[in-house]
Amino acid sequence: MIPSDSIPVENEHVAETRQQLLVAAGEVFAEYGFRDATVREICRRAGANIAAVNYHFGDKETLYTEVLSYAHEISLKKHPLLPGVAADSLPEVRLQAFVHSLLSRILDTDPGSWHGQLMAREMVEPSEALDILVDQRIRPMAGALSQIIAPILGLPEGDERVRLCAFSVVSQCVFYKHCRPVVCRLYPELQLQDPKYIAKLARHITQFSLTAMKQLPPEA
Amino acid sequence: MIPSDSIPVENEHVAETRQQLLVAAGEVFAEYGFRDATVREICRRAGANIAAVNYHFGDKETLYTEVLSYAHEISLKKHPLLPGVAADSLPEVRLQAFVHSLLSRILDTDPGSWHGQLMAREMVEPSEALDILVDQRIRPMAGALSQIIAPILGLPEGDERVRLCAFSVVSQCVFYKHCRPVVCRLYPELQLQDPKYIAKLARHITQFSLTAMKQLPPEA
Amino acid sequence: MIPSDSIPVENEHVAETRQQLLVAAGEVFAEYGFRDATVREICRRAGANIAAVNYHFGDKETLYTEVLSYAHEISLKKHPLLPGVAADSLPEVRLQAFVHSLLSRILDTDPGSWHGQLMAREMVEPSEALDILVDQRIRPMAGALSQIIAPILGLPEGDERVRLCAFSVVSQCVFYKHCRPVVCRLYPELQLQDPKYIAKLARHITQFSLTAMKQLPPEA
Amino acid sequence: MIPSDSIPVENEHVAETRQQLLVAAGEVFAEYGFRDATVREICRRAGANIAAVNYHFGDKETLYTEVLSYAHEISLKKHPLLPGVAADSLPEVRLQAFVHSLLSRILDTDPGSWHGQLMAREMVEPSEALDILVDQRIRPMAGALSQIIAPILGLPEGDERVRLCAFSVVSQCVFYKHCRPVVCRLYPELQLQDPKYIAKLARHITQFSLTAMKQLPPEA
DNA sequence: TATGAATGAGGGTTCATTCAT
DNA sequence: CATGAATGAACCCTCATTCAT
Repeated sequence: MIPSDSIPVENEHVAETRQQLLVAAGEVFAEYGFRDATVREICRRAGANIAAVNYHFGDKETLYTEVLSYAHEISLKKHPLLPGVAADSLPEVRLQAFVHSLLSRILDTDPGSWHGQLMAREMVEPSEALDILVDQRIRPMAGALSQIIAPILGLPEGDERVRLCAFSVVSQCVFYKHCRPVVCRLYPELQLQDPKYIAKLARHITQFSLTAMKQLPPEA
Repeated sequence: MIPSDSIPVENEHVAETRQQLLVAAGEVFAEYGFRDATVREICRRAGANIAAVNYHFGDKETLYTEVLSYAHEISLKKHPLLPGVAADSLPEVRLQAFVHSLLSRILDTDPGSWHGQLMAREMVEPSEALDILVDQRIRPMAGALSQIIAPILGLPEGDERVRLCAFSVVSQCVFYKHCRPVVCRLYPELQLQDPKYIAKLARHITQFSLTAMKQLPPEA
Repeated sequence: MIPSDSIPVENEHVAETRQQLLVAAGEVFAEYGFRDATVREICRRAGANIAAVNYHFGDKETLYTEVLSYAHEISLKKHPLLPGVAADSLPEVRLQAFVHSLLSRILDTDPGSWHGQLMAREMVEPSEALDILVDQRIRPMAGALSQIIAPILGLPEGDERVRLCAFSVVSQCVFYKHCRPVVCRLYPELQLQDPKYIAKLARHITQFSLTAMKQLPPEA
Repeated sequence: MIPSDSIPVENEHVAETRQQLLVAAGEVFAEYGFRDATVREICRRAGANIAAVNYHFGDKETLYTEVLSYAHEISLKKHPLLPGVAADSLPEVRLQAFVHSLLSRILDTDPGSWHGQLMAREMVEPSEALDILVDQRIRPMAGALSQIIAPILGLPEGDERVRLCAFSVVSQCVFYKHCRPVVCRLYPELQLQDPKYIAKLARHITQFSLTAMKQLPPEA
């Protein structure tokens, strides 16, 4: 226990408890939603005292906001926007990468990957945290997709048809997350969390969309 | 107090209170979600006693189940599956009608139209009621869509590619409901509840999908 | 259980629980103060459930406000302002009655007489309820005292010297309430709750004040 | 780290922190009362650590006891018992000085003068500290007042009538502190913290009491 | 039949205090 | 000597549910 080391160790220890609370809160919020999630359960899973949330985050709502941001961060670290694709690749290649990455990110059900579920809950009951999230995280993604699609359509990025087609692409991906309960009940044999099936979906969505966009008539 | 008279009169009265509770519960569940919705508020809006829910439905959960079924019923009455379209019309025409009807149904924000919001909540936190709903209401819809799409692709209804394309079509519609909070924040100028804009979306989705499907290569 | 009777009986029953809560709350608030008093203890003493306060009064603060008003009411019923004194009596007689009544009211320590203690607490930490109390209950008392004092001084009721003398009279009474802890420690032999001693104090205060006021020089 | 040096330095530092805690605690206890005052807020205002109170005083209650004693000390330093009055002055002059000093001490609202407010709180909820305070500080004051009043009445200091008159004098002073909330609501135009108005009150109380005492009949 | 007063479990939060560093 | 992260009891309040009427 050398004093010169003890300071970072202490910081680390503090950060550790915070981290455990964030992870536990991510799990519980994803599983039960903001209201149904209880501070007691979060602290229990984090191995912390009932007062730990209020001590480290002030209140339940602030904890939720930080969890949401944290979840986005680690999900983007795990599934980068355009993994292994050169910036000067063909639009078709980049679209395929974008779609596959989005699908992977959104359908990831590994422990610690509650980003998709948290976002799905935000869609139904947006919190104040969503405003920041859209501006800081989602708007850049939308921009990146527009940069891929615009050259395919031969239109400027800001054109309305670019936006409509971008939505058409994204919608086919998020569908498997947001409507999973219906999809699984209609076709129980589908393995939505299987990487191979995710790759298959990515190919279909990319091909479907590319075909549509390459033949799109000049008038929307 | 002759029993033979009192029963129908009472039944009518009971039916009326039940109906008011269903409507009020639809509003409140759509607005706040199952957990945040309070029995007190539902009874207050229905002009009924605090114990009315337990009296008429047993408990809050049973009331919710019945509300969900009731909401589907009135939403299909208001927006039929294929409105004003002959059974022997061209697939393209029927697809356009299907898409427009689905969009209208899902984006309807009129008072009394909580079906879309309730379904969105079910996607994030499925209740037991969803099993029945999928079997009785959604599976027939999926069948109807397959019947439209199969001839376009020149494939049998049960083919996997028919299912993938059906999902591609439906996903583009429900996207504007399930991701509305993000869409509205990205592009605040959009008027998602405007019937004219809904028609425009329907045209884009139909055209986008038809183009894709007509050129789809034989191998998925 | 005749129906025509049952309604008032029910009202009576409701009123009874409310009444018991008011009484219990009076005790506990007087004993511990607003903050230290717990809703649990109040409900326990009232023989009611922990949720009874919220059901009948909304919250702890509203209960407190009603307790304060209720305490004033019953204390004035028990110790009227000028008991057994004709309206046309001599000012000296009326002053003696006023002083004795005020002392009795303020020093009453019988069970159910928490008015004095509650008011003492309000003096140190005024709540919103005090504004109403001063306007509705205390201002009339101040007026009544001015009507007694003004003719003694030979001055109009609104004169500043009337107000100063009224305060001099009242202050000598409330002193034995507000400084009781010091008085009792200085002279443990005093029996401040003994009606005989209260009568002795009333005589001293009246005589002291009358002597002073009858000789008061024209300039304050 | 030579012990012989470090101790005085540390003691000084300790004394400083203690002092800051006492001052901060005086403020907070006066403002919020013992229970509502939080250790956190006291430490915050003192610029000290959250654990400082427990470290320097053991617990919150001990801190309070020391604050009370400290407050009395500085208040007597600021407003001496009989300021600028010769020991052989006339009783009338000494009474005037005593009354004015008591009023000033009790109505002082300068920052750092929480003695009056703390004492007012003690009257409503006496702590163990009051016993000591009465014996060590208040009893001497009461004796001093008796020494002034006894010769006016021509009675021995221990006579009951001396005590009653002493209470009559003191009561008129503390009234403006203990009933300030009522006085201010009844007559919002009064400036109770104005030194000129305090002087006016002192004159009235002195004159009122002297007149009464000089004419007091032999029998109480 | 229908009521509404009453219930009690459980929610988030606050707080003085402790203890390893 | 002094710290501040962590504790756990206790607070007020909300809620779906019950039961005597």
